Amino acid sequence: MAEQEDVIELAKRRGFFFGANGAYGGVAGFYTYGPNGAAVKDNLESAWRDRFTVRQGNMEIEAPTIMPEAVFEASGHLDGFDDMLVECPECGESHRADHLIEDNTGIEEAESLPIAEVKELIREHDLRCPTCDTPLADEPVEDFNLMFETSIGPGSGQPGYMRPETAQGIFVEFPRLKEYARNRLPFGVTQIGPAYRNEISPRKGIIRVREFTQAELETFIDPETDEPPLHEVEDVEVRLYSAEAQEADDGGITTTTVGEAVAEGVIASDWVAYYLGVAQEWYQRIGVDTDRFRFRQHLPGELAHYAADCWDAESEVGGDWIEITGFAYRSDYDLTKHADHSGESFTVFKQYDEPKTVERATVDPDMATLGPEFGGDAGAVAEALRTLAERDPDAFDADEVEVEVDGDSYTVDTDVANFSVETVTENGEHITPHVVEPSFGVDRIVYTVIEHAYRVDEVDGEERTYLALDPEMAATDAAVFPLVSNDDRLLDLADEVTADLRAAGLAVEYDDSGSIGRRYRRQDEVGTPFCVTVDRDGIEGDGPDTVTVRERDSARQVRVPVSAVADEIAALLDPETERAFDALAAAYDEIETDVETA
RNA sequence: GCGCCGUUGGUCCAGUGGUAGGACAUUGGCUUCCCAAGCCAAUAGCCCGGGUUCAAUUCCCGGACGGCGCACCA
Repeated sequence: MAEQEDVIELAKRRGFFFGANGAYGGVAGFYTYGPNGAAVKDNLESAWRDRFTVRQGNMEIEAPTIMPEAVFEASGHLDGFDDMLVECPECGESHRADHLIEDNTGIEEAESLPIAEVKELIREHDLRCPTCDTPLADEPVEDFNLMFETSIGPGSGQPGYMRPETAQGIFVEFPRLKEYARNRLPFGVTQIGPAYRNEISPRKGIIRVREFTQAELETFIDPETDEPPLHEVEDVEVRLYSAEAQEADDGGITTTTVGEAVAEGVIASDWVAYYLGVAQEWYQRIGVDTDRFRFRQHLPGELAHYAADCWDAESEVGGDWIEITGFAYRSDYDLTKHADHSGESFTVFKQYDEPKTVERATVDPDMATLGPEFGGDAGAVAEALRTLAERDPDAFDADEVEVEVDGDSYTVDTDVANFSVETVTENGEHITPHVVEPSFGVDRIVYTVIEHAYRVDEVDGEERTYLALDPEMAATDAAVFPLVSNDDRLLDLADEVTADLRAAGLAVEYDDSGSIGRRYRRQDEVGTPFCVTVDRDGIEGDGPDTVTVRERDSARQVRVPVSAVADEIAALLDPETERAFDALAAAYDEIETDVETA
């Protein structure tokens, strides 16, 4: 089991990631990815994009990271991300002031109260520290919002916030995005980018930070008719830690298939189940250790009020389980919120299979009459007539109808209202799509992939540390070495091979410093899957020049012609071909070495 | 944000009231035909601010950063 400290030390030393701004003492919660880490993260994002955007036929967008206040009023982040904390002067414990009030006064939703009122309530009810019973009446109530606030434009400008999740950037653009999807459900929109949370206490290296990268997919569906292609993943094995198992506290993780979990009702939403299956395969592809991975269902108390079912993908790192992805069925919550706050339409027009013929009561009030009669109230009266016609068409049977506007009663001649019942053809209706959201924490996945790849073994009796990264994730595809550095023929050919491999699009490291063993270890430690070594045996025979290709984990070597080496390595790296090193060994000559790995 | 502990070359550590030493790593050279070998040389450090002192990397105070516990994690 890898010690987290060892992984973090390696990450710092070999340029995966490290605390940012070190020259100025650093700032908690901000990390810089070094050359190797940035490459791994980039590879991970590419693999994500391949699976969740391209192969799903989804659309990727890139929205701004700063958004105006109104967006977060609508999303609920302005209130929901806002904590009021009060600290006990005696024992130093911090408590949520709103929770204290709710627990002790019967007042609900204390969260939305202004600070001054909260302070007053604490005094009034003589609320005390739940830990040590010290009165809190004179203690300051601190307002803490998890969002970074900024100001847009010169002077005081208008308030803006760094987005605390990428999702809102997709939701707010829905009215336009649905056009790009040609108004047809279901469709999915993805986004990869940074999000910001001003965490009270960032911890655990890159696991909990203030600026992080999310990869999110928002799937917009018609809840009535759209079904996921569950058959694609029904046989995928998943390890589930259900709410029931958590409450029973037996630590029981059940290994089952997606299909069974749906059939047994363990996973309530087919859509969520589908993405669990897709994600499971993707996590395996990028090298997450499936024995240190599970899907954990949210407990009833954890669920957001709009979510029917929610699961987290969790990985085990440093002995703890951390959330690396959330899968949520968000219903129409987000789009409805933005529709209400913006006044824009966040619906899709859904055509019926058959047009429906319906009778509809309408009025077309004669404003030329209503205007002079009711003055400024005329518009409201007309609106009230329209509402009445929908609700109670029979009211227009009489000669006069009566409507109420703001408590005042108005009487209108039925003739003036122009009441009629029309037969209209309805071709469909406007519906607000539901949203299914898998939301990936990229940095935590990068960390998981590195820690799960961390290995210590022995080569030739010497301890070796290496990263068994999946080739698709590794920062460098291959390294090229001349076996010894005092022979120009080897140096020249190594240069040539390096150029060939780079021309084939591979990320190649060239190294001629120190002994060959040292160079192998350098590459092992950053997870380079293959090393190509140019030696004299390869250029002194009669046949074409050859080089050796060494596999990282086993240290096995195969002699391959120079002319074929770029293609062969590209094939080894391609997740599609699944060409294994064994196949390479079978096609060429494997070299007998004395090197023992253990 | 609270409490405890810590912070010395790139990394990991030792040490000191008179400005520091090792190991590994890195760079250059020699050597070397396959797994951190050897030889020579080089580069490189006391977290920041204030105080005490003739003198502070060392002692004191504050801060920043890190680890652990608590709280927080919509």
